Amino acid sequence: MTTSRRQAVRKVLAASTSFRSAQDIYAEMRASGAKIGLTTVYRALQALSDAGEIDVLRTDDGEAVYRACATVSHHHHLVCRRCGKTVEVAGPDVERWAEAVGKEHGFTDVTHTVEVFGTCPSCAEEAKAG
Amino acid sequence: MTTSRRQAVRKVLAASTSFRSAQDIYAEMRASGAKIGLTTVYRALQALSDAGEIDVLRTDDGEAVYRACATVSHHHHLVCRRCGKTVEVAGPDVERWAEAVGKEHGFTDVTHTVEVFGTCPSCAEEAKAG
DNA sequence: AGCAAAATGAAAACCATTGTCAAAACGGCC
DNA sequence: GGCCGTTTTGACAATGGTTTTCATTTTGCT
Ligand SMILES: [Zn+2]
Ligand SMILES: [Zn+2]
Ligand SMILES: [Zn+2]
Ligand SMILES: [Zn+2]
Repeated sequence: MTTSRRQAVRKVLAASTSFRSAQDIYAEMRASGAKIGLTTVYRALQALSDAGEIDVLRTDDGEAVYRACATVSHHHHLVCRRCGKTVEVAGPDVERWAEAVGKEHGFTDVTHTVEVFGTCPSCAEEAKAG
Repeated sequence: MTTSRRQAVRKVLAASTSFRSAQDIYAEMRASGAKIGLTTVYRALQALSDAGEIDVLRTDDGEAVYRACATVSHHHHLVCRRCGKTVEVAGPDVERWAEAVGKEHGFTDVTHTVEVFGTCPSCAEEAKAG
C-alpha cells in the first residue's frame, strides 16, 4: 500500500515548513539524486492528499501547493508571502462563525477555507536591511 | 479609460449572482451575439480586478472565477457548491481574529482569504427530489 | 482629415496538470 | 530459483486555462 516513492515524497514535505508545489518537489528530489518521474510525484501527492495526510491549497496564480502539517485535525494556516514559512493556527471562533453564516442563509453541508497571509519576522528584517 | 468592451464584460458580471469564469463569460457573450475576443475578456477581467471592481477567487481545480459584488468594502462569500449562487457576508470577528493571529506570530502586513461553501436551499430541494 | 496612442483579437506560446501505455518492480506460489 | 498476474512507474503526448505576440482596428485629439 505505502510505496517507497510515496514515502520519499512524504519525507520531502515533512522536511519543509512551507507549502511546496509538485514541480518544486520534483526538482528538489531530482537535484538530490532521487530517481523519480514527475508523474509519480503528482500521483504521490494526490494519494497523500486523498488520505488526508497533507494539506493542499492554491496559490494566487492557480498552482497547487502541498504541505505535511503536524496538526492532523482541522486547522488553518498563517503563511509568509515572501518566504512561504507557514504556521498552523486554530480558530474556534472562525469555525463557529462559518457554521453560523451558512445556517443563517439556509445553506447545508457548510465548509470553509481560511488562510492568513503576512510577512514573517525574519523576512521583515531582510526587507529592512536589503 | 473605460472602454465599451470592458463595460460589456462588467455588465455580464453584474447580471449574475454567481462567480463566473472567463471562458464562461466569453461563451455567453458570443452566444448573445457580442463581437468580442477571448483575449479581450481576459484583459477586461484583469483590469476590473486591478481596479478592485470585481472579486476573484480560484476554484478547486485552479480556474479563476470573477464576480461583481454589490458590497464595495471588504467582505467574504458564502457560495453554493452546486449552482454557484453567492451571498456576500461580513465577519467582523473573523477580521479581528486574522489580525490577532498574524500579530501573535510577529507577522506584518496581514491579509486573509475566507470563503464559506455549502448547498443552498433550492439546490438542497433539487437534491431531495432528483 | 491626419496621426499617435490605446485597444482588439486570431493565433501561437506557456505551463501546470492529467492521460496513455509499455516497461519495470513486486508478490505470491510452485 | 522460475513463473505469472497485479501494481507501480515514468517518458511522452494530450489537455486546457491563461498569457504573449503582433498586425490590424479603433479611439482621442488637433
Ligand atoms: Zn518569511
Ligand atoms: Zn476551520
Ligand atoms: Zn445552489
Ligand atoms: Zn475579511
